[in-house]
Formats: sequence, structure tokens, C-alpha cells
Amino acid sequence: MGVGVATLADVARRAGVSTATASRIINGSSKPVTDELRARVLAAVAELRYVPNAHAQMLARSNRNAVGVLVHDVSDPYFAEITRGLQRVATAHGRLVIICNTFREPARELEYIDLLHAHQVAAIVVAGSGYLSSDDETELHDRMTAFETTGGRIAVIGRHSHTSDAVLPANEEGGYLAGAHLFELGHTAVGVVAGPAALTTTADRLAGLHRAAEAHGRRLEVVHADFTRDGGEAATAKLLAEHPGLTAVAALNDSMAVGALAAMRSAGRNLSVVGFDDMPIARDVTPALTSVRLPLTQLGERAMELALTPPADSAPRVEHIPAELIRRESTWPLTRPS
Amino acid sequence: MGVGVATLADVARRAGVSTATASRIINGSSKPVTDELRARVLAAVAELRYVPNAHAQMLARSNRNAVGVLVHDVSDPYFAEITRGLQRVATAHGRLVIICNTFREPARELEYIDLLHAHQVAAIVVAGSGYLSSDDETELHDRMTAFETTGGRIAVIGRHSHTSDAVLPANEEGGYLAGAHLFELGHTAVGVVAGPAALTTTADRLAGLHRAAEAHGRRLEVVHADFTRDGGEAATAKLLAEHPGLTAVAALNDSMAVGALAAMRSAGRNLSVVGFDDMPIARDVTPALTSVRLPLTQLGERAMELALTPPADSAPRVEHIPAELIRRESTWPLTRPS
DNA sequence: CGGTAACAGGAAAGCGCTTACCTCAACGCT
DNA sequence: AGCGTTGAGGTAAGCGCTTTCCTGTTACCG
Repeated sequence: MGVGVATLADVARRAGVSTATASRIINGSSKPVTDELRARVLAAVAELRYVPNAHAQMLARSNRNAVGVLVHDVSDPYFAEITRGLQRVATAHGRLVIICNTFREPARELEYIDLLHAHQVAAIVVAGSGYLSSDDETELHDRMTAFETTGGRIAVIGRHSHTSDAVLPANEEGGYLAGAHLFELGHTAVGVVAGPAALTTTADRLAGLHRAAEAHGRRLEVVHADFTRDGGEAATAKLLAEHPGLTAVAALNDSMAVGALAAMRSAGRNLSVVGFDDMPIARDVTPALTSVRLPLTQLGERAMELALTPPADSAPRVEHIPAELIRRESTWPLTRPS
Repeated sequence: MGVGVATLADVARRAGVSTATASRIINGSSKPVTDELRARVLAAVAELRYVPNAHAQMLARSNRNAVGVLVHDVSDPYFAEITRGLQRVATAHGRLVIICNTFREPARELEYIDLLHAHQVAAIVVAGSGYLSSDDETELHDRMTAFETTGGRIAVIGRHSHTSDAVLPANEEGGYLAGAHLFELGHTAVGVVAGPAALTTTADRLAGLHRAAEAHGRRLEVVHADFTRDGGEAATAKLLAEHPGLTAVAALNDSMAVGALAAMRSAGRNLSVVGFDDMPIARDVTPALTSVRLPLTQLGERAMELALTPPADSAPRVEHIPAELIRRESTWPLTRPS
């Protein structure tokens, strides 16, 4: 057993057939072959522990069978959930999924787009908020179209695009739902624990919140921080200190909401809080979080479906995924003792 | 711009040079080239938006530059954390990471091992508990050695292996820590919310718990369920119903511990509970979970380090990663009103 | 029984790169 | 002047597969 990998030629030689025949048998081609030879080749494959070189295969038959996925961080429950949906349908289509974590660094996004392009993936799904405006964003757009002109398909999730298929969660509407809920409970002084200002997700959710505020003739106190638990804790602490009169806060995602709960606990305060995304953790904290649910898995599924389905015509397809308010125990009418 | 992808030959033609020269320039080979030609080639690359075909490259220069990772499910916080560590060091070594979710299905593990093998990855890291005994396990072992004889390297995390490098979390010791903690607090009737009995992780942690029980002359009531929050809730409900005298429970991971908290809440009971893994959620539930901490990220880092470092000699290397008990508010002395 | 169609299998041309080897010219040396 | 060097670039042989022809058999038909 030499150090070299066994090749098709080795198998063919051992079975006393041509590489053509060996290839046909191994791939279950439609060409008819005697059982005799089939057996010999299969035996050789087993004995040599032959595993075909995927790169050579890709090169020879120039079909693309993998799909790439760009997410900020699969470890983040938000993206984990989306990724689950992506994987499900990709696997159902027999595609291999290559996941790339960009950690919200535009440079990494560019790098990965090229890398996936180089690997001849059939499609790329870009999940996650884009930036409101930046050179990187247009550069990214460039690379994406370059990929598309080679026959690759692109679908984006929660990122505005005028050229690619997109599936958009109802961030603005969800923000409105959260705001309306709080105002209808009678709260008049509400704070917002927002994510990074440059992200479109933050902007969209905030817009919905502001629309609700205007509809009720109120205004919001907004503090920005990272979309993390600790970010939420810090932002809430700041809100509590600077605006003691607040009776409710809206967090732009559940991680931040959990942080908000922690901040309130340390401050000995007890405001209503509404989260966003309805992550699994929402029902396990105390009080259980009222939250705006986004069907994340479905978001992923739809996106992958778009990416894998050839477009009917050239116009980019857009799908909107609705949001829904899930009421739990973290919000209550203003009259209740705070 | 035809539908076909631009190739090196296209670039060379457009720049009026040979493909050899083009290749050298693009890859920054050491061979000297006039600035004139370099400029022409680079211009052609830009104009054609040329991106080299990774498969052709892999085939030509037969070096392996990617590494594969097999995990049960990246969405699971436990594996997400490990994966983070794996990625960090892989990226530091300039390797591309291919993540494969096996969803604890042995068949999928086999499939992915072959797939990674076919893709000529430099190494494979298998993360996650193996099965106490099964045909699949030996079959898996077979494929792994097949991969290794072709020059690939393998490292496993938390899975016993006599042939590959391994990094082992202190599951048994951690179990002992959890048990000892409870017994030292005076509890005498403790239940265990365990994961699937067939997993080595369950077996190891349970072994530690039993060792602690014996050391204190006690016995444990064990119920098995899935390693999930819902599994933990169900198992705890069962425990509560069948053994009303229990005053404490040890959950074999934090997800189950969270489920245990939920079950106790619905049952109106209030026992001490100790979790395992010290996931981020541990500090955000009420009461905050006492838990056995395993440095998961480090586990991943060490494993990738082993996988990427050629072994000094042929003997498999084994690293042990210690566990530590983190005390929070979910455990208390028996004397306190339950 | 000659002719043809269906069959089994092989030869070889790529797929898009990298790289060992070769060529050609200009240069410097004795 | 003759010759070995060196510099700059090209030629072409693969890397390991797939697949399109192409060849030699065998079976079947009138």
C-alpha cells in the first residue's frame, strides 16, 4: 500500500479493464456492462479502497454541485437557524454546502465570494445584513455579478439587492409590531436597544419602531451597541442611567433583550422588554420574552430554493417573509407596578 | 461576455503571452518577468474578471489545502463553540474549513468522510461523541484509516481512538465534580438527566457521577433522553413524578438543565440542579446555572492544531482538557427550604 | 448465409491548470 | 572570436477523471 492515492487507472489495471469501463461502472453510467467485469471492478475498488478524486471529477464533467453560504457567524443562533434551513433544502437537492463565516468583515466577504467562485459552486447564498453604504458594498456587488456572469446563481437573505433573488424578513413590520405592542400597553417612555447603526437590519427594524412611535405621537430613546447579549446589557445600562423615566425597552434582537434583562436586574429595575427574532432562549429566561418572531429556518429554505431554481425570467425574484408578535411575560400594561 | 468562464488561456491570449507566463505572474511565482508583461497580464485578469478554477489548481499542484470538520450540528451551541476554535486555528494556518453536519447519523458520517477524502482535504477533525459500540463505528474507523493511508491526517474530539490523535475533555472528572458538589451540599437523593445511553459522552459523564455517588455511599436515579432542552424537560418531569423524594438533579448538559428548570417550574418544584458545559445560556436563566465548565473553544483549537501538525512519531497523541465547576445560584445546601 | 443492428469495451481527447525542461538572445569572459 | 552564463519566455507533459467516438463481437433478419 504505497503512500500514493489509488487512482482510477490503478483500479482499471487491477481489474484488467480500461479506465473508461471502470469509470462507467463506478459511476453507474447507463452504458451496459457485463456482470463479470462489474464484479471485478467493484472488487478492485474495495481492495484498493479507491475514492475518486473530486477535483478531477469536477474538472472533467464540468457540472457544479456545491453551493456556498456566507453568514456572519454560524455560531450565532440567528444564523444557525437560517443555516439549518439552507442545509435542509441543499441536501434535499443533493448539493454539498460550504459554509463561510465572514464575522461581519467586508474584506472576508469579498475573499470568500472569490473563493467560492473559484470552487465553481453552483450558487452562493449571502445571509445577513448589508451595510447602509460603503465602498465594500459596491465592490462586493461587483464580485457577485462577476460570479453570476459565469453562470453562478446568487440569492441574498435580508439584504437589499436589485440584481439578485432575495428573501426579505419583515424587519420594518416587525419593528412596528414591537413598538405598537408597547404603546398599546400604555407605555409612553420607551427606549430602544439597537444594533450597529450601519447595518440595514438595524435601520429597518428601527424604522418600524419609529413608524409606530409616530402613529402614537411618541418618541424613542435609541442607543446603539453590538447585536450581542453583552452589547444589550451595556446599552440598557446606559439607557437606564440617562433616562430614568423609561418604562419599557425594545431590543432589536433577543440576545440584546437577554442582556437588557440582566442590566435591569443589576440596576434593580423592572421594565417591560420586547425582543426580536424569537430565538429558543426567549422562552427560557425569566421573565419569558415577548418577541417578534421571524421564521428563520423558512428564510433559509426559501433562499436556497431560489438559489437552486433557475429563474423563470431575468427579473430578480423577491420573497417577503412575515413577522409575528409572540406575547410572553416580559411585557405588561403600564399600570402594573414597575 | 460569453456564458463560459474565462480561463487562463483566455487571459494569456488577451495579454499575448503563454499560459505558463500568465500562470507565473498570477501566482507570483519566483521566476522573473518583465514589468511590461506583468502589467499586461494583470490588466487582462481584471478585464476578464478572471478567477482561477480551484479544481484545476488542486489537480495540477497536488497539494491539499482544505481541512474538513465533522460535527453533529453546528447550530448546537456546544459544537458551535468547538467549531469556533477549529476555525480560528485553521484560518491562522491559511486553511479553508469545510464543515459537515452529521446530525448524529452514522451513515452521514461515513458519507462525509468519503466526501472529504474525495476532496483531498489535508485533515479531518471529527468532533463529538462516538457510540459505545456499533458496526457503524468500526466501519467509520475503516474509512478513517483508509483516508490516513493516503496521507490525510485525522484528529478526534471527545471520542476514544487508538489510532488517531485525540483531544479529550474531562467528561468523567466533570461528572465527578458535579456529583461531589451535590453530595457535599448534603443532597442524598439525586436524579440524573442523561443524554442518549449509547453515546460515549453520556457514559463518561455518568461514570464520573457514579464514582462520586459511590464515594459518598449514595445511588443515583438516571433517566435518559435527547441531549436537548426538550429532552431535559421530559426526563425531569419523569424523574419528578417517579421519585418525588429527589432534592437535586444533575443534567448531563446545559440544554437539558434548562429543560429541567422548565419542568420544575411547571411542576411547582424547586430542586438544586447542576448543568454541564457551562454554555452562555447558563448565566442567563433563573436561577443562573451551576455548571461544569469545559473550555470548548480550546478543545477545538487543540484538535485543529494536532490535525495540522505532522506527528512527531507514529504514536497517536492524546491531550486531556480539564473541567472546572462553576458555582452559581441553581444549587444550594439541602437545609434550605425546597 | 450475407448484411445489419445491437452490444461491450477501449482509445484518446480534453477539462484548466502548473511546472520541468527547452529555446533564444544578450552578455561577459578569456 | 568562441563559449559558457544568465535572463525571459515558451512548449508541452501531465494531474485524475469523463465521455465521445470507434472497433470488434455477437445476434438476428429475410
